[in-house]
Amino acid sequence: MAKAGPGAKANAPRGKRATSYDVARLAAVSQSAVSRAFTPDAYISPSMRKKVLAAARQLGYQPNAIARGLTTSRSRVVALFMPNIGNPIYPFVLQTFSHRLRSHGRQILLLPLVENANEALACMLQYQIDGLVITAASPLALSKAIARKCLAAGIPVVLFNRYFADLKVASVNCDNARGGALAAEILHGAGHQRFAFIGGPEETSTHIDRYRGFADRLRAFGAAAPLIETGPYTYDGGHGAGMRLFARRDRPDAIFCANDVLAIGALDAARVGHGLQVPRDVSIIGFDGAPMAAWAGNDLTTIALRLVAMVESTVEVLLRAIDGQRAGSEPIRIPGDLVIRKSARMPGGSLPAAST
Amino acid sequence: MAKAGPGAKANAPRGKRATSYDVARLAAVSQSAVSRAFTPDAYISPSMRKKVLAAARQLGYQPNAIARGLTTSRSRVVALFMPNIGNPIYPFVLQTFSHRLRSHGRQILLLPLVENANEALACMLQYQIDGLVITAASPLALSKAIARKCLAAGIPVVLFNRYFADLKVASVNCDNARGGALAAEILHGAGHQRFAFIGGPEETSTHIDRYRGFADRLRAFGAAAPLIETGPYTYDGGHGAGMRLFARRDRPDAIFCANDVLAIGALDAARVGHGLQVPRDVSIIGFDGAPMAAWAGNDLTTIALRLVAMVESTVEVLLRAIDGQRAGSEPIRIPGDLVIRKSARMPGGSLPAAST
DNA sequence: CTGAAAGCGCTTACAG
DNA sequence: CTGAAAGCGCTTACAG
Repeated sequence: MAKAGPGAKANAPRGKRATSYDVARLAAVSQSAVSRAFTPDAYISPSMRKKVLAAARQLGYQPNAIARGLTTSRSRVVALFMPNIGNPIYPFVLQTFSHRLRSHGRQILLLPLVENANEALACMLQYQIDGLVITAASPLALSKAIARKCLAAGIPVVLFNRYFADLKVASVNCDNARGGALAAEILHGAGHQRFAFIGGPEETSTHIDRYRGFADRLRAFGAAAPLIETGPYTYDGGHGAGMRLFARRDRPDAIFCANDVLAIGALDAARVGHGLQVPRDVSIIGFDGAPMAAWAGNDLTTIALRLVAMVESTVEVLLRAIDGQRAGSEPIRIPGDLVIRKSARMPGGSLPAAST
Repeated sequence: MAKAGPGAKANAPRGKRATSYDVARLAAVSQSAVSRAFTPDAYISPSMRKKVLAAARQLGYQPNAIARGLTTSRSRVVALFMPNIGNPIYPFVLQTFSHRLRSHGRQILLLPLVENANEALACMLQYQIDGLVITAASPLALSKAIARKCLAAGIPVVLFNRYFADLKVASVNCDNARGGALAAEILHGAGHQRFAFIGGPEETSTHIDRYRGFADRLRAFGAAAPLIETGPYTYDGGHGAGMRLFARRDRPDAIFCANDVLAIGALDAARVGHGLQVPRDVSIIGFDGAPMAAWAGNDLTTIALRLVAMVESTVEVLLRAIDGQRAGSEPIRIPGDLVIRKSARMPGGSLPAAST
């Protein structure tokens, strides 16, 4: 098999691991007993279990999850489709998923950047994945196709901070519309007049809901409709949108951005690109609670996701679905938290200390 | 088994997947033939393979990787231990690993934040992991213990951008010492006098080599030894170190930072914390090539890792080891690339345009 | 509560 | 090149 070159050892020494039979022999019990000793809630006496575990420890025995998977047709592995890991909140999301799933005895298989849904499905089927978490809806068609195929194959799916308007899939979200409304309240309350929204890909639910919450609340205040610029959810997207907005004669004095990376791009477009002072000349509010929003050079007012709560809720919904309970497809919404920094004027408040 | 509440379906419908026997029956061939059709390099005629693949497509058959793993005792899964995903170059590293490994038919299992090496080993053994990539040496003792145990269990290990002085493990690194020397050449050549180094945890090989390259070259120039401040490899670490350095009477006018996040913290300590102009009052050079080094608000001169080349080399070394070839334990070194931006004066160059 | 036995879905010598 | 058969290391009814 291993077409190794000359001098190669045919197979690395893998030290012949102990099996349940080895443990059974040493403990002088049946192999079934060994299996039961490692199965929580199995019918086995405490003394038997103790004896088996002692022998297992002696041999360094670990049950083979592959063999178990073959008989149970459950791998105890959850797949994560996270092509948006470039958004700086996602490394933390990934870590948190990994940690929480582990505490439930689950491992994470990271789905690669597939070209089409069939590749993703093939991977999930081959490895008998128990469930899937999707954290990106972009490109929308791909994420949706993956979700659809998995569901059809009986693999539970939960969406993290996004949902599909026309496909019933369980999801856990930030209350994005509420966050957008909050941004409108602050910016309008601080006396701003010319509003703008910098968004991401227009078909994503985060873009839609954050915009809708913002625009609806502005309308309720009787304010003019916000200007809109969109781009990819990246620094360059925000920077480009900011440059275009600030070049206008009627340049906005208050910008709400669909996420923090966009907002930091817009901040730099204001300060570095156009020599504006923030928030004297323009207030900027982001969304997400990315680590760099807190950096002194940005000092970005933002609406932070409750990431830990969102991950925990996602894991809960997913594990319940894996256990066979139907998951509701109505999006679960968890509020976001306003984090006040120096990039936006606040209602009633004096202008915060300068922070060019 | 599934202790589901009332109303729960005992088991989600998983639609009874087709097996190799089903395909064999439909194609009117033996089950062995089906297996061979899905094995590259197997002894099988083209016509037979074609017949089998047609039947397989008709049934939506995918070979069950779990069952294959049981017979071959190879899972085709590689584990990644990446607790330093908070460093903003690692999301890209993770994506690149995922993509490259997939092109070799391998999947990634993400190792959770384990408490001790035994947990990590248990996970690797249970899932019959073929190999391990470690991207963090902090805490050093943990990474080293994990590597040692895996190697002892016959699981190949490759370190990404770090190595252990006292444990022979294959590794792929940036030429960190060379990068440090390059920073010294630039800062000294630009006419700076009072040098400082902001580092990470002192036992990490990146800290050591980057410092050593920097300090050795400065010494060769006859310059005074650099001040040193260290902290965790984070923005706050760099910011704190910068604040301390700039508060000194003999504050440095040239700082080399062991990575970009540290450098951005130092930049903000200079500009926001101490009202200094960069690079008029102080030049700052980072290391890594993190995305935010390119942001207009930072505009950080840095030494960028060739991440794609490093990942490819790591994958190559690992797969070779999995195939049974002994991997050399001498660190492989790949050069870094100087990326000139505006945070440091350049030798002979005029002072770049202001960029407060 | 325990053990003997079947079976999960593959791969791989072994014959032909 | 192809097929029959053993075996990978478990779990889980089925008897006792």
